[in-house]
Amino acid sequence: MAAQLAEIAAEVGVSVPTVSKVLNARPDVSAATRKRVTAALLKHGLTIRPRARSSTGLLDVRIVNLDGAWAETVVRGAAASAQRHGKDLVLTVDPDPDDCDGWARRAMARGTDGLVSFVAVPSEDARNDLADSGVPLVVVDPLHRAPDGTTSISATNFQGAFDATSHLLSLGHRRVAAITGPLHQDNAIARFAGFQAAMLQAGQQVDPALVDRSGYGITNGYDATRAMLDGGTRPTAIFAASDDSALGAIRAIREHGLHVPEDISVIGFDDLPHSQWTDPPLTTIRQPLAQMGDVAVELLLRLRAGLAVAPHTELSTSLVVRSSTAPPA
Amino acid sequence: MAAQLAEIAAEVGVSVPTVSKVLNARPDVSAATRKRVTAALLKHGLTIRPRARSSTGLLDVRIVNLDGAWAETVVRGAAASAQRHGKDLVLTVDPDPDDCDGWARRAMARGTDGLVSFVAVPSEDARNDLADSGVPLVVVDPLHRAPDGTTSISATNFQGAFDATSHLLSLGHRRVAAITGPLHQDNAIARFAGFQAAMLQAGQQVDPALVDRSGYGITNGYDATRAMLDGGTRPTAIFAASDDSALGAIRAIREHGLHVPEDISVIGFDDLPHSQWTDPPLTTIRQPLAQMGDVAVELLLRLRAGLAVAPHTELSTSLVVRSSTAPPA
DNA sequence: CTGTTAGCGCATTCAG
DNA sequence: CTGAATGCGCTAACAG
Repeated sequence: MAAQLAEIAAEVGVSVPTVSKVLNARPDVSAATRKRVTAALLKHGLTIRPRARSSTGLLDVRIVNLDGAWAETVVRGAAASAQRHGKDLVLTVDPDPDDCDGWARRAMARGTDGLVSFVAVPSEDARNDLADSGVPLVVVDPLHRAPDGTTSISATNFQGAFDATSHLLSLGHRRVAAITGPLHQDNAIARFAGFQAAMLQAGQQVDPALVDRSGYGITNGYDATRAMLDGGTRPTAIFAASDDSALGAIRAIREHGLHVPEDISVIGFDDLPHSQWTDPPLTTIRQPLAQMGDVAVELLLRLRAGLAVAPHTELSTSLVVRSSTAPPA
Repeated sequence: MAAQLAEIAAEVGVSVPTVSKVLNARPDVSAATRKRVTAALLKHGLTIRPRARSSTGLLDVRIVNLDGAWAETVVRGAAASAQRHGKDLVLTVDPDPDDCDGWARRAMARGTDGLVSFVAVPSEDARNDLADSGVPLVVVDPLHRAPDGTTSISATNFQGAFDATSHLLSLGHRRVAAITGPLHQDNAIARFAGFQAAMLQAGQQVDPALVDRSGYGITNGYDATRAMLDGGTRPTAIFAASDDSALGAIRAIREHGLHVPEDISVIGFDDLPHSQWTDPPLTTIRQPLAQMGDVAVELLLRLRAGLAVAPHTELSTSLVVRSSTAPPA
């Protein structure tokens, strides 16, 4: 298998030094040429060597504008982990949700040691460029199932939602509403599926009038709950797929002259830092947010070191019972 | 004098791009060639341009572990501003509150374009090193009055606290408690001074039993308020120097069987994103947090460009009246 | 003699 | 359309 660089060079139609550059992941090779040479190298059983020398000590993290305390907490965990490993985090709060590729390319050009992308998954072209350059990538809570060859991490969204719903059902609730997240995202889909599975298993119907699919925001929860209360079919409990939407739901219930949890129970999802201080303290599903950031960085460094990692990691959620849930009246 | 690069290139016997590279101090020219080209350039009255590209495009930001939503919101503003200017933010969440100097040195070694330090002020030695290297520094909400030659930014803490207290007084409150921040910090001192000034101006005594100096945290507000309610002297209103401590105060009041604002009014300070969603919605003093981050970056870039900037910038706070304050019973 | 690194010029892009 | 700036692949010199 000890193929000569000259052989490959001739095959692809470039010079020997160019093949050497690609083999060592040096920057001054165009994406097109790199691609062709990489293919030939692989065919001959040679693999791209990770950049031994120039480590900039920089890890790039991208979040999109819209996120709230969720992203901040994960970043905090990632920052602590990076600190431990002597790395610094370059944080990009991207105003353009669709410019994940541009971000990746800029970071690559600067010589980043690795990329952590929140939710967004770079395009196949961009991922290939990253792989060719030996720059590792980890996606946190991917919008869509991460494609083969991508490393990703999330919480057990299905199980968490299942546990939340089971908690309500075990208290005796039967008319349970759901305020899902945006159902074009995998995590929201998984939570909704968990809700439905628990209801099904308990032999309960899901009333379409008691399902809102708008989003994770406070106002989503508020508006959804108002609509349900104004409609004829009042639920005795609400599964909100985020702490924020739970907060909005509680507000709407109060404004309607009802009490939580006496009239309606509410359970959230996330366990944000402030959620134990809401009124009433929120029963919710805890995601290990800081740990997700921490592990994302660990995975990145393992990838960079050429170690094997699982393609997808799921961290366990847990039920945190506080005072916003109770048996129905 | 308008000598063409082509002319010089021919004279020295190199290509036009090579002359261009020397003129712009690019690295990929040999010492020998550079010398000959430089001589020819000077003969034609052209001078080597200073490395405009000695910029890494990186701005370093340091926050300490302890901060909550406050720091996150300021960082968000800074990130947006950096984005607009094509810079990236290197975020360091430092577990060691006293290692500001070490952070500054590491960032300098990496070739940062500028430093934004939250609260902490680097030592005089470190500041001199920065000045010598031409690396600008902006301190956000300095712990102590920033020394000469340092650029800093904060909100109008005194005026904000004065306004908050005046609001309570104008509602008719006389027994007003204060939960100050940690009084070793300038911002907490200024807020406490604003409180005292407003009380003095209204001819009101400040009861030492109604002043707590523990800190800005939720539990600080909670513990302080419990102590006051358990003591003999119940206030009719509380000025909390942060939204978090206000939140803790409200919780303590509720647990004591009293109501906000019917029995006791509470006003906060910050206007964090969640404060409009507390129960009741919190009356507070808004700090333009995102704008502080934004302006910090603007100042940094102006300093870097050699433009004059004010040594200290104060951004205006404003009173936001919601539902946690009302006239006394 | 194989693989790596430096540095130059071609071709292309960019600015006026 | 012209002069300048840059990306990138080559040759050449070098190292093991």
